[in-house]
Amino acid sequence: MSKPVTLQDIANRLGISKVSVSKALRGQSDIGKATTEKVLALAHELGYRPNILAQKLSAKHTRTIGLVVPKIAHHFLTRAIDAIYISANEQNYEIVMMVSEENAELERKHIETLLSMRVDGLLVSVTEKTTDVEIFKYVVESGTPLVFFDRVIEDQGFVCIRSADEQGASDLVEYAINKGYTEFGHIGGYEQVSISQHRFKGFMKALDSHGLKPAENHIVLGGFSRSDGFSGLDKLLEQGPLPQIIFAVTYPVALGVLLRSRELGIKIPQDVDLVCFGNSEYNELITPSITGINQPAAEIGVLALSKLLEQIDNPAKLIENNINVPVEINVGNTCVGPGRQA
Amino acid sequence: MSKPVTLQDIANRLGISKVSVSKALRGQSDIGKATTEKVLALAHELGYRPNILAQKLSAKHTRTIGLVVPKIAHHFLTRAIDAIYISANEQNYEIVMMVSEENAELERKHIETLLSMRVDGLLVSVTEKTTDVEIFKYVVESGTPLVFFDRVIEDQGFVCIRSADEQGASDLVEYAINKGYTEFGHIGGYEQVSISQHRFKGFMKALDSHGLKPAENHIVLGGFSRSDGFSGLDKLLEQGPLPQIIFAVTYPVALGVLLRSRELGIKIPQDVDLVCFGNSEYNELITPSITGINQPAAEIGVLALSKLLEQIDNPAKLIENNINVPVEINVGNTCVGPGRQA
DNA sequence: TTGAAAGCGCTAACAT
DNA sequence: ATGTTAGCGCTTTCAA
Repeated sequence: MSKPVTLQDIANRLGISKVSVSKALRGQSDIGKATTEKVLALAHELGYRPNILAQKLSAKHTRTIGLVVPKIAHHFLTRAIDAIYISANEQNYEIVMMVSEENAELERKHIETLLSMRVDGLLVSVTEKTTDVEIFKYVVESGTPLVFFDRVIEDQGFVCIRSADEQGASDLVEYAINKGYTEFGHIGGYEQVSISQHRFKGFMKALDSHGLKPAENHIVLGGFSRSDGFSGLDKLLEQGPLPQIIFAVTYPVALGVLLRSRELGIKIPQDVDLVCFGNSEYNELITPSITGINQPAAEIGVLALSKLLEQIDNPAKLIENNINVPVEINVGNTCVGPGRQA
Repeated sequence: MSKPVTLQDIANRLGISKVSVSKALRGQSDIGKATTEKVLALAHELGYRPNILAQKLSAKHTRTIGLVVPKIAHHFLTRAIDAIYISANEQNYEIVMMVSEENAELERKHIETLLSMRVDGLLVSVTEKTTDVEIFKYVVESGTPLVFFDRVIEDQGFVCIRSADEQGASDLVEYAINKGYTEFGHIGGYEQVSISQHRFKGFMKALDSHGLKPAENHIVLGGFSRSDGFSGLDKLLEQGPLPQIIFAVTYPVALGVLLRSRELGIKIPQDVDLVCFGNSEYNELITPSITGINQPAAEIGVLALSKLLEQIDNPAKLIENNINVPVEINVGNTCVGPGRQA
């Protein structure tokens, strides 16, 4: 309604200069006590509220971090975002989040907007489709600190924080091998996404170290969502008898497998067993609960932020490029051994 | 690293004024074609990026909406937020979200910060503990449009968008009555929160219209989370024999009941049955899946935003104060009738 | 202790 | 078609 009160308004009323008002409001020492008090009182009375845009414009930094994520309604991201917000708040940083909707073009646009907002740094989890690295190179070259988390861009010199996908997958498969399984299948994600690659690598590594090898027709690819698990199981069935146990690239994919198996009357864990990378807060309520991997979402989010702030505070300092946060197995009621009884 | 390029930089290089550059960049008609092209080319070459802070400072509005939510990792909010972001993006509005962490003091602080950022409007879902309405009154008085969604503040003249809690609860209980249940229990949420009140009211209304009445020892209160369902069931058990069916105020509360009942060897739906307000994407995977209410989170979020934008575009126009978005029953494997077989 | 001047980067209004 | 002036609201610098 009415225009916001400005420093000048207060200054006029008090018959002093706006500079003095500014100083008083910020509690600077080079201003009289009496003046300070008058200013404070009037500012309160008038409901003065500093214009943050103006403050930021005249400051060198904005104490704002840009956050770009592919979506929000996603078990991992949701928790990571929550933790990032809380941690940023504690450190007096503002977060401006933008959602790329798994759209690389929009992602690029958002990043440009955030640069235009003069954010002090950028936290990014890329879309499933991001292949063009140019904008990110540009960000770094132009001097804006950048940290990727979860969905990262590897081997290009960026700072990347993520779960230890390879180790986790390997541990999980190792766990299954120790339960006695020998015939493994895999429903993988998008081939070009690093997550898919690492999890597959861990899968193969564990098998290899035990002299095992998956049959070719037991490896299928897809995406990361429930429907991909659904169709993944169908593909496996088309290609012949099922393996003893399926390693799904994500938790939603495992759920898809579970749902489809129910429809088809295939029993888990009796007819085929299942493990996956990931978990959910509902897992213990699901029958059978799925044996999988807990990803420390909050930890990864907070770590990414802290690495970013480190870079902001000390641009010269070199930061370790790749941090893989260890994950752990969450034992459920799948992967119970080939002598099947749940 | 290097300072960002400004209009003045481009102007200097071209030997023209920065105003001309500004005009050219924005494609205004009162500028020469040749000049425009030169400017565009150089801007591109230098990687010019407008300073949004400066743009907003000199503009009357910021095309920014402040969004305040109690948390992000929450089934309903997560989906609402996602939808709000997408819709805002389509309409060329920026969202600045802040998380109050269910802390009324922090909520207040965030709102003040957003006002300081000169957001064009505010979208708020309040904390469980918000009782002081003063800041919101102030927001409205100072002329910033404000819309509450989901967790709203009622009967104080604010614009509120939410699920039709009373209708939904009533429909659900009606549904249960038609299945043959007569002894109802309720595990409610925080008494002072409007959601709790409405759902309880709907519960009572449906019973009343059938001449039914819950026993006093079948009504217990708590909060909105899984642990509250857990302790809610314990309280009911302490107070005597269970009712035939429990109406839980939220989905997480129902899950708590489910988990606790498993621990205690109480069978659902055989020993006691269960319905709740809410649902989750995992419900069909849970055994038994819970009969509950689907809340149109995305719809509510988008509607709240659109009502806010309406107010922004036309401050004079009066907006309907309370919108209760209809909800519908999601049939699961609880509430199967007192002749129990799942 | 105070304030005038200049500047942050941009846009609107008004000449020329 | 182009430029000058002024102003958005604040902070920094420097002089008084």
